[in-house]
This record gives sequence, structure tokens and C-alpha cells, in this order.
Amino acid sequence: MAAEPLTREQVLAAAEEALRRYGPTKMNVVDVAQALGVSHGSVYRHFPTKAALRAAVVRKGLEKKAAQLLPIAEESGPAADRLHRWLLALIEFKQRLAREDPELFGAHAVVDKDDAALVREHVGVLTGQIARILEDGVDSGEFRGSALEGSALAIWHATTRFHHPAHRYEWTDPKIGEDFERVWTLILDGLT
Amino acid sequence: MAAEPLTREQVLAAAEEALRRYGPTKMNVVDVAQALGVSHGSVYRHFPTKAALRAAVVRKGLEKKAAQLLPIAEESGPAADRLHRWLLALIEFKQRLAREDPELFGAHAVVDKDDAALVREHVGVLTGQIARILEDGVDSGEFRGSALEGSALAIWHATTRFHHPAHRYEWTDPKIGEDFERVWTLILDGLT
DNA sequence: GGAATGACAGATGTCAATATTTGTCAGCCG
DNA sequence: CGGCTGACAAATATTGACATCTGTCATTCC
Repeated sequence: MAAEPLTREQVLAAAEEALRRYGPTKMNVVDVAQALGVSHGSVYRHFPTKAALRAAVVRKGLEKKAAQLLPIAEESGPAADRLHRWLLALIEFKQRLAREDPELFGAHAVVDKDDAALVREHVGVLTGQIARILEDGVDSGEFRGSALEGSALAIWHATTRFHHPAHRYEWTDPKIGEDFERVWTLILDGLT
Repeated sequence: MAAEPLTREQVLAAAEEALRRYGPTKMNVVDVAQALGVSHGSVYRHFPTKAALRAAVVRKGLEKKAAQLLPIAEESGPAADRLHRWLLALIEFKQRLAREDPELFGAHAVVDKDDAALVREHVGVLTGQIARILEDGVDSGEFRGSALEGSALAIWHATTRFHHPAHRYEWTDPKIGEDFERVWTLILDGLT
């Protein structure tokens, strides 16, 4: 054919679509290939396994999320307010995905379970952003200056209930926002 | 028969044993009845459904846990230290159960999912104990005195990762203790 | 008459046969 | 050649016939 060769990006996009439509269990690589007008063998030219393909889609989503959050981490202005908004944005992102693309979110949950390296990396990126805000806060005298890296991780874990997929069923509880604000208050008191 | 009639307590004990042995999915009421030398119809004299029986066993376990923790909440002495020990005891209890009686712990997880009322009640009892420690801390001037009830809940939620069944697979991570201590530091800083 | 039984219908679970899907690779095609 | 195909074996999922379990209740027992 004179047509361009299949690219990794195309496969990724088709896989994302399939994942969104059918979810992590029903999505299969023959369908993905079909959507691209290609045999499934070709998909394996770009990704070694189905799990790798799924993980790549999820990784893309995580990177997108980190990119959305980064501006807040890099803003100037009161660190406390930024951290608050950053956490809210994080939670909003996850909870929106869970609500609007439950199948795709299911894929996130699956990868979360069996690709520890990817989640470690992602947690590293996000706690890095938290740490950045904390540093600013310490520099400006807003926060006390103890254990920056450790605090970032502590904040991450203390808010687990609000962003970890395992708790998605609790997110429909109308009190969830209130609960978060309580934890936020606790965290803020710990920082200032 | 001249023998004593079957008691609720006996059924509960047999059910606990069955649950421990076979887990929440394989345990069945015919076996429970058989262990008691009784027909399964008799079990239904004491519990309306299998789910209710399972929930009753779990409730008993939760009450036992709350009872074990209560002394720490009621001690006198430095509140910060007591709260720390209380949380460690809570976590230790859950993690030990998960390790040593995984089937029974599985029953806890199941009930957690579909008996919201029971977990609400249990969370209420435990946050009550936290609140008690907090009050002591405020009275002694150890803690600042803002929003006692709310703080108790906030502490509960901030430590979710360390006591919620959904996270049991993370408990084998050797860093889990370190992670908890980081969150504890954050909480403590927020209180003092 | 209060407690227990056991036969029963409907729900739920099991398991083995069957079908789909994954991942490989020798060969085709432009 | 580089990129793609499609036939294939092995792994995984689905189905449906069958077995077990749940929950009820008319009846029996002491």
C-alpha cells in the first residue's frame, strides 16, 4: 500500500477508544486492529502484550493528569491555597473520570493493581509537584520547614481515600467533599 | 430432646469457625448447622438470612476490636502518645487479622461493602474513642482545641490506607510502617 | 406450644465442553 | 527489505447442563 505505515500513536488512540467503550476486560486486540483496518498481528509490532498496550493507554492518561496539575504547582501565590486547589483538582479529575468514563477508569484500576512500577513512577511525579508547592510555602514562611519530601508523601497517603480507585464507591457519598475538607484542615494545621 | 435449645451464641460461634475455615464465599449454613448437630432450618430461627449471620459474626469481631482499643483511649497520660499507640494498635489489629485469618478478614471486607449501616456505626464508635483522646489532649493543653469531632473523623480518613480492607495488598510493602509514621507526623503537627 | 425438622422451589455456584482471544511466526506484498 | 498478514498453538473466557445452597413452611416432636 501507498498508505502510511501504522503508527504507535494510532494504535494507542484506537486502544483508548476500545477501552472506553468495552472496558478493561472486554476490550480485545482483534477489535482494536479491526478499528484500524489492520490485522491484530500488526498491533503486536508496537506493543509486546495486551497488558502493555493497556498500560500505555493508562500511562498516557496519567501523564495528561500530571500535565493538568503542573500549572497549579508552578503558579506563584499563596502556597496553602495552591495546595488546596491542587488537591481538589486531583480529586476532581479522578472522580470525574470514574463518573464519566467508568470503563476507562476501570482500566486505571486494573493497571494500578498489576503494574506497580508505573504507579510508583506516577506517585513520584505527583508527590514531586506537592513537594514543589511545599518548598514555595516554606520559602515564603507560610509553612514550617520540616521534612519536605516526607510531607509530600504523607499528604499523598493522607488523601488516599479521595483519589485511590479502590474507594471509588465511596465517592458517591454526598459527604465526601465535607470529609475531604476536614482532612485538608488537619493537613493545613500540620503545615502552618 | 431434653437437651438445651440452640442459642444464638452457639450459632454465632459455629458460624465464626466456619467463616474462619472456609471464608465468606464457601461458608454455607448447612455446614454451620451440621457442626451444631442441627438442621439448617434451625439456624434460620436465629438469623433471618445468611448475610445477617455473616454480619453478626463480623460485628462481634468489630466490637472486640473496639473493646481492645478502649483502654488506650481511657488511659491517662500524654494524649499524643496515646493517640499514636491507639492508631498503631488499630492498624496492628487489622493487619494481623488480614495476615493470620485471611478468610475471616475477607468476611470483614464483604460486610464492609454491603452493610453500610454497620460500618457507619463502627466508625462512629472508633472516632468517638479518638475524640476522647483529643479532648484529653485539649484539656491538658497538649493539643489546640479546634473542631474535636471533625478532627477525629479527619484522622480516621487520613489513615484510611493503613486500616481499610481495600488496601490490604499494600500492607505487605515493607515501607508501610514508614509511610504511616510520616502521616502520623503530619497529623501530630496539625494537632499541636 | 415452643423448638426443630426436612421436603421443596428458586437462586446460586460448579465444571467440563466449547468458543474466543492472545501471542508467534513463516511467508507474502509492494 | 520493512511492514503486514493470517494460520496456528496455548491461554482464557463463555456457556449450559448439573449440583448445591438458601430460605420457607407445613408438619412432627417433646
